[in-house]
Amino acid sequence: MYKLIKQEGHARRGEFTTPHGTVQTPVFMNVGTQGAIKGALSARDLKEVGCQIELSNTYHLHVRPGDTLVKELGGLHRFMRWDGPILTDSGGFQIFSLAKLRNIKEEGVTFNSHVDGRRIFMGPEESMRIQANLGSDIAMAFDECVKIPSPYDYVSKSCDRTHRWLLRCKAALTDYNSQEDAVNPGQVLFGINQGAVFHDLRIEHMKKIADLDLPGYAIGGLAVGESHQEMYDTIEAVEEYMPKDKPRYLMGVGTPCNIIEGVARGVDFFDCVMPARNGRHGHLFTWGGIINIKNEKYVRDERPIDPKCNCPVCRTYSRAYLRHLFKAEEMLAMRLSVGHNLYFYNRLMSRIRDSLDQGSFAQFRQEFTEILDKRV
RNA sequence: GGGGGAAUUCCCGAGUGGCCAAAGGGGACAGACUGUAAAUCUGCUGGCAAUGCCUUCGGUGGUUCGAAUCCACCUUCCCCCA
Repeated sequence: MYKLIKQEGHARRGEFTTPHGTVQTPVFMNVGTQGAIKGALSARDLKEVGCQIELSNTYHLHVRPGDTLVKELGGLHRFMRWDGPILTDSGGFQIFSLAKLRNIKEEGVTFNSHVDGRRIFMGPEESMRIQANLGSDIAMAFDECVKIPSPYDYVSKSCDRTHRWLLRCKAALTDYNSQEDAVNPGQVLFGINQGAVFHDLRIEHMKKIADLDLPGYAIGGLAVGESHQEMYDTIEAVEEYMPKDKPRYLMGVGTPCNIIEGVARGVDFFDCVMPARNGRHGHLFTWGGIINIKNEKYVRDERPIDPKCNCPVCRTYSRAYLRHLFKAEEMLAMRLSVGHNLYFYNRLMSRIRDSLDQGSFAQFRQEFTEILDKRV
């Protein structure tokens, strides 16, 4: 399913084939947690911003509207009218982000729903059943995303448990998808490496999950409080032990520079809330750095968000108009901003791929690393 | 014409003798955000040579050690009765 096309240093140019199409990698997955990009973007808009693959969330769709309803309505692709590839996160991140509302045991995790407070149990089998019901193309293993810093002993025990969960995930997903009414029988499972910033735990865990010969592997639990250098060092440490013939996914990362640095260290898949969330908050990515469109200095700026950007928003609207929309709290402000930011991220990835095709990734990295994350 | 009420820092609005440069909103300005409990959260909003000083609560003049707060007059606005 993964085909490595070309390499430059550790950076990889490849493609990954799913039941809903082939993804050119390195790729950024656009995050639509509840089956929609926050900021009022639809699946149709995703096509326009150049999205190749969309990410949705197991926990959120289970809580509302319910995965069985989605299955009844033909699966998530049909439900949200997105016919491209979908990856679903497992709910593992919610163990981290909803820490105050949950209780972890060997069997799984009990959450108090953030929607109505009711108790929800989710373990590997539940996560796989939900993801099978959603019918995503890539299901993520149910893991514990541990916070950083955490004590070595806790991380070690958590990795062991996450591994036991992975074995259960593999068995359960195979089981669900071999049933006659499976929504997407071609759905595959990606394993997730954990271990915080302890390299020995990362490596030990990676070796164990690599043995399972899964269709893909993720590095989870990064960008949760550690420094960029610690994150890069951790990726470098574990990358050596990741199967070369499988895609690598750095979960939840990151800034444009994080992504370039991730690609340089052999990562193929990324996803991040940042372009959408920051876009909603008026922070816009450009090829010259990040601007806060709400700043007073843009009040009569007739230029587009980014003169070097060719997105529909930049081709049409001025900074002054965008700023006005934000100040007036018009929903269009978010829609246009998120649209631009996602276009920027997808374009960043296509430029990275082009540079890899041409053997000029090192040059690209040198030119843009640092600049893109800088506030201007 | 008679009676009653009100004027507060950019706006609304609290404050009726010292703990008041003055609550709380709003607006303005700025910052944060990394597998989304986030159209959210945080900071800041009289001036300055700044652990202190100066100017400010419609205007003027008083009372008092001390006034946004009490008194007198003036100005403007609102309500009721004719």
